[in-house]
Amino acid sequence: MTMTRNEELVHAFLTRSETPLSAYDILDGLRVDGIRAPLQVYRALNKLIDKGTVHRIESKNAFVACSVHDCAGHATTIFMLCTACDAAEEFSDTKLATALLGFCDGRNFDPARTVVEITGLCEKCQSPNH
Amino acid sequence: MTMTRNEELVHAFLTRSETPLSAYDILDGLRVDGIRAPLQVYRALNKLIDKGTVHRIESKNAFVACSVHDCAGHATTIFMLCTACDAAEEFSDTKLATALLGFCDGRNFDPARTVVEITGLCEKCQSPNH
DNA sequence: TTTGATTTGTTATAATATAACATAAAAAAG
DNA sequence: CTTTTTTATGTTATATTATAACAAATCAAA
Repeated sequence: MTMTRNEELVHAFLTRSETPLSAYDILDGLRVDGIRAPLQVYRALNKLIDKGTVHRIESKNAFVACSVHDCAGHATTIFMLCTACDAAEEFSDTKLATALLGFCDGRNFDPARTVVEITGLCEKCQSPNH
Repeated sequence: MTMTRNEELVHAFLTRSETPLSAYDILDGLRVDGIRAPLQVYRALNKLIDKGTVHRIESKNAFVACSVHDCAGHATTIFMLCTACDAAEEFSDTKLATALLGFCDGRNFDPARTVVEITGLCEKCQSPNH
């Protein structure tokens, strides 16, 4: 999928980041590359989200580059968000996706988008040392 | 659970509403009752969320009164959000909660809070008439 | 009945996101 | 080609969502 210059910049910046970033984090980081206004960032983000190469973390108003191959094909993306190290790990679980679909089916709900965000402590941050 | 005056006002206003409301919707609706500043609303909302009688819809930055009895006891609340009528229906599904727990367990993630928000079309709004 | 904690009110400001409009670049049609 | 249309960009202004900081009032309990 072809990207415009601003999309490239935003996507690359997110890919470099260890943690989800706010739109304004991205703006600040890309000023050196000539990005000057929030809209430049938000426009790129929205395009990238449409393409499925960036995800929005709803419970943080933040954004991450997609780390799952061919993520757009899967209906449901799951995030585990660590409150200690701020890491966001992305998963694409077929079983869970199926369970969610069945849940909707049983209630005659026609799902378009499903957000699953689990906040807690990642494996690393559970151990007291380090 | 005892509520302060502002908490009562905010909770009652949310309970009356058919749809999720933003903090500023609530503020506007309660000016007649003497609520004047965003903080009065946000403070009440945060307390009510802690008590489990109000939920935040993360994908909408909006709030709803809890409609599930003894919701605080259940780990996971699921929302179905209709894009047509804006309704938010709340569910508490043990199977899905267990599946999510298992998912965390398998990945050594210690979950504190889980957000499940399914956006789409509710039963009513799928039929072309009405 | 005063100490300490919680709640409230208020002003100001921070953080997140979009509207509206002008311009430019790219792609498609003729 | 070159005109037309679409898509992308830049810019200013503004809307929306949320919290900081501080003063005053109320409530609980010691």
